[in-house]
Amino acid sequence: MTSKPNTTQAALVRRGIEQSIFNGDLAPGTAIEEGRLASVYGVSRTPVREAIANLVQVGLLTKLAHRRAVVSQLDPGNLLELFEALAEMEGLAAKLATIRMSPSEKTALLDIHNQAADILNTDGDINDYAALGERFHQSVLEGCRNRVLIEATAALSVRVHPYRRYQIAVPERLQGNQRDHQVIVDAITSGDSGAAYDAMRGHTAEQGDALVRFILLNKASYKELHRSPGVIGAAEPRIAV
Amino acid sequence: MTSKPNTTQAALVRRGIEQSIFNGDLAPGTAIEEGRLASVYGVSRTPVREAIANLVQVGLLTKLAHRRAVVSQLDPGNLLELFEALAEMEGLAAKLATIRMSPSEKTALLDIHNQAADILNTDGDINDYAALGERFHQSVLEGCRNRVLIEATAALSVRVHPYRRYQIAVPERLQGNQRDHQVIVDAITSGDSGAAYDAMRGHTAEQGDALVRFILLNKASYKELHRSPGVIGAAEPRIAV
DNA sequence: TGAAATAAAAATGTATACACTATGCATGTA
DNA sequence: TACATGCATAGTGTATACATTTTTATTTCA
Repeated sequence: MTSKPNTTQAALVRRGIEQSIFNGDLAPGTAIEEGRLASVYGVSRTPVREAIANLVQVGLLTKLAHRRAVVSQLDPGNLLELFEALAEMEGLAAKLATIRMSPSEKTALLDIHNQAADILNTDGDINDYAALGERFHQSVLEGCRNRVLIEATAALSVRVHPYRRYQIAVPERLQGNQRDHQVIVDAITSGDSGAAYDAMRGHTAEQGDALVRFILLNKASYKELHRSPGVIGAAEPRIAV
Repeated sequence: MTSKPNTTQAALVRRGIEQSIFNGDLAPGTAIEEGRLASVYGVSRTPVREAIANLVQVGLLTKLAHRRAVVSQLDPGNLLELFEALAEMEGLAAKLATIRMSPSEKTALLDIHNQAADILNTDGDINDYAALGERFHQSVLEGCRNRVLIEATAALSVRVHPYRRYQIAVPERLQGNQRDHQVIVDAITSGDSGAAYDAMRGHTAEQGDALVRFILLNKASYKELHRSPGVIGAAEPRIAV
């Protein structure tokens, strides 16, 4: 049962688990059991174990010896640390990108930004807007031309993904987001690397603050949220289905 | 055959390989073979594979599907990128540490620095000096009080370890190193976070430049170096013993 | 002679079987 | 009733066997 050549079952399983975590099927705090996943993916435990080991290293899973792996659960403190580091690194990337991006790359970035603005002005699909937001950040990041930095930053970014769905998409937040991006684009295109750093750093840090604020405020109804279908999260580890 | 409780064979093997890479027994470019390592460590291939998978994620090993793992070999370009990222992150850590370290932590840092100075002034053991240098950087890093940043930075730091042995320990370099540390300590103790950032960033970046310069200059005698016992490196992948 | 094709060998990827550890429950005791 | 102890069960860690792929060596043909 080999789909793509030069690919391994372990890699497929890994991507599968990753996806399940991102889309909420595997909520933070959920314990995953090798044998179960093995039968789900129709493979033996071996590739599953390898996939799990990978995701543990990435930080998406947490595991102790002889105990089941658990989808990493970040408390507000951890989240703040994560966003602090992420904000700094994205800020740094923006600073470098301002100097290193080619003119055509900068216009491409501007194009993404304008497309996002259109969606916002015409009340388009929120998901499309979110996707463009991802591309925006990714473009700036890659603009720094430092693969080590790119990968290190992406590694951190992945760890906040399971919590993105907690972010509320109210119009005012979207408008604020768009304004932030505007400042960033302006700084990058005008070649002001210091301003690009400040803007990007502040932007990501603010995103983190908002997320943590939201989680803290809704702490009361936290457990309720988890019960609702399609919404992730679990206070106590429970077995994955 | 269990040595320490709550520990796994895979973890032991992993540390063993790591150590072999650091001390030069496994040079960059060396291909490692699972079966061989298994017999060396007296275990089966399974824990060896797990250890390898870990080290691949860390970046110490490089591996393609169905092909043997190879000790990561960084060309000068990669090394420069690595040091650029590392310099920025250590600089950031120094900036934060300036604000967040407790007075006692700062005096502890100063103490490490002074011990190093003593060794230098009394022509003490170079290895002791190097160890103190490690502790110096580690102390500053931990001073930032952000575990995410600490771990991300340490992860990068680990990847340059296999190349540290290329660094020449001439008196002038050591003196320069000590002067850099002096500036960093001064900035941190005086509470000038900006200066701490600049000093630490410049220091690490300079270390990287020196290393790359050395490698480029000795490129001619590169292959010769590899043959000498105790010195690492291999132009073409060769099987590990 | 050299290069492409092919067959043999070796190494990795996966499955399965077994061993060890941890957790929960039941039983017995103070 | 509360607590400790032992047993049963579930799940991870490791070993081994098999399948697939890569690599190496060999052979053949231009």
